[in-house]
Amino acid sequence: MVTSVDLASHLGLSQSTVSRVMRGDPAVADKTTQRVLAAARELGYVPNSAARSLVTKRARTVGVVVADLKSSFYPIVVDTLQHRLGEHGYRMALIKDPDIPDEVDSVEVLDPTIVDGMIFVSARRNSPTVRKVIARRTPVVLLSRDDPTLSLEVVLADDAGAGELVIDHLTSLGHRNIAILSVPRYRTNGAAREDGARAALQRRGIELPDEYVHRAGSTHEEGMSMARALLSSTRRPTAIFCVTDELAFAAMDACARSGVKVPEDVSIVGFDDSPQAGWAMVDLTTVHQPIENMAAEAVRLLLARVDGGEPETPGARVFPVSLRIRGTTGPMK
Amino acid sequence: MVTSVDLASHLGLSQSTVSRVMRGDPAVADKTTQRVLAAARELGYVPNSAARSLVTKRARTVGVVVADLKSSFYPIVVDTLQHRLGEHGYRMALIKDPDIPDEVDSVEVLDPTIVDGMIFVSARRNSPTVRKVIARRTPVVLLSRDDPTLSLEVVLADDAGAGELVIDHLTSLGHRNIAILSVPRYRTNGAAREDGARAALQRRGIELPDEYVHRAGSTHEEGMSMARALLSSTRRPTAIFCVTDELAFAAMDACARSGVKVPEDVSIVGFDDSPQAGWAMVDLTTVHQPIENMAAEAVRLLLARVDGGEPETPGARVFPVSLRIRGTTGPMK
DNA sequence: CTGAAAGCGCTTACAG
DNA sequence: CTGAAAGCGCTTACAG
Repeated sequence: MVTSVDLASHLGLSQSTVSRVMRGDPAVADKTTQRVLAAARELGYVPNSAARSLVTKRARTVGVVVADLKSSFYPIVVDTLQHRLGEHGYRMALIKDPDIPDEVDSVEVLDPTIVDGMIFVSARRNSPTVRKVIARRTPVVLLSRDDPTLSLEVVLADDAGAGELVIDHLTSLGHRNIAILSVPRYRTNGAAREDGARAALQRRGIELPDEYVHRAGSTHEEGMSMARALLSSTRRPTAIFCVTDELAFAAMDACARSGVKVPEDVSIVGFDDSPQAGWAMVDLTTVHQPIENMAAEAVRLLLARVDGGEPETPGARVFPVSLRIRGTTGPMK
Repeated sequence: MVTSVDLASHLGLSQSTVSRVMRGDPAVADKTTQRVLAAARELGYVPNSAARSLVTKRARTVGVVVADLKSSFYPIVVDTLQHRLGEHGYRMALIKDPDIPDEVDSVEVLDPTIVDGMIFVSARRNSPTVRKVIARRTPVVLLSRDDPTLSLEVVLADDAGAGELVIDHLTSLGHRNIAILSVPRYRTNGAAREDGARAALQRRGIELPDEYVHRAGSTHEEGMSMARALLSSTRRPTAIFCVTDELAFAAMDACARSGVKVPEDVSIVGFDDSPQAGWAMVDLTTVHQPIENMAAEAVRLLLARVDGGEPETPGARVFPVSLRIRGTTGPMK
């Protein structure tokens, strides 16, 4: 490994000068800068980032915490985050939600010397991990999840408003028996979508019986079994609002396997407008959220704190959503 | 930030002893260990990993390079890699393929002080980045991609064998006009699948006209436009082998949008057996590769080199594939 | 079983 | 515009 000392003695310069050049200090003479850069390239010198971090107390790395990369929502988020972070010269450490049981202990991962800040894309309400990170004074931004118990910058879609959009669409098609496939209440984004729909139903005087609300993890398997329960119930709903596309795909899968026609027998609405929703063989009516913009905003907020210090106003940045009407919703029969 | 010196003086011990405890040195007296651990927890002491890395020359981080997180293949790979690395106490830095134009310069990312080793899930033949990393003596393993010009450990599916499986299935259904939707030749896994199918056709004396082979990036849009070209050609194929599920989904989408029935008018086969392939509304016949096992093997090989030193035998570990016959293939009419 | 001390490779005042 | 020097917070021989 070539060090700045090696390079300096090779050039008959001081180590400080090499260091200045590598940081782009404009005080260094042009000629010197050129010589150092040329030699660095020739000898393959790259500043040791551990040494640099040790003194600057900056890791140039942001930790991104996700719950389940395999669902259709996260890849596009992670992709956008990594892009935006890269633009600002930050690396991305990808971390699985440590609140999920059976994950390896990730205390080390939260170490402020490894990460300058963290974006939680999966924070659950009252997450002990988020609390721990904040206690260490590591800047934190929540993306697509809220935690009203904490004073944080938060980037959200208008989850409650989405409920109104969906119910408006379904009721205008004549549906009254509308079920909701949701996620556990500690996932605040799902909870907000559910509550938004619930309020919209209430406003219209439409009843939402308990048996019409199912909650489980948003894996495909769990989604299918919730949907099957709904389809085989004595009072089968004519429409299902799924709070994630992942659940909607599972519901469609369950319908197809039990010979239930979509949208003739049952209408299905998702949330995310993930790429698969747009495939002609899926053609899912779903709520679009501007996820790239949301991810970019999360990065902006976080880096402002990492570089600047003080948080901007804590609280939620809410992004507008819109309904993409496709083939899985139709008039009630 | 609490340091080991703070903790030591707080306890009336030497800094070395604190350090030993934090590394789990068994030489330390049990009572001392307990005291230090208790105080660390109480004061929130975590060893500074930059300082640690500086002296150990280990980052406890592995770089994972992917091309496109948004395709159906990578999320499951990244998820598995992250899991396995976590089990061994390694963090994962996720990096977009730096050979892709318009990516930010990622020289820093390849810095051996940041990363103990790298897994390339997207290495193209003759990648300058891979060469650069190897030149820095950073351990490298390729996953799902080969580069015969380099002497490396490589984890592969039996891509060529898959071609035989697919062609055997399609010809046994009576197909003779079989087209291939593929990726650029520098993506060696796609090239191997294509060549495997080509060889299998040749063995059966079936012609593969040039107009039946299309290559482009594997985005949904490019896949759709390749498929449309095929569907509107004067001699429309009765079956299409797509070298990734991503392309197969695009082909199905294109068929649905142009009123071409699958499998009645055209049969479609993919490669990856991604989760979406199993959905009833997709139901794609595809080649299954044991991607979790492959990813685990890549981690094993890499960490053996990071910890141990010498590479095991360079060369390919080839994992067997199998055909999942579903609804997108049927008899030729 | 524990301590004193060197050193990892940088950044950053402080001088000149 | 450049250099000498302190110091970041650890690990790791070396002693005892």
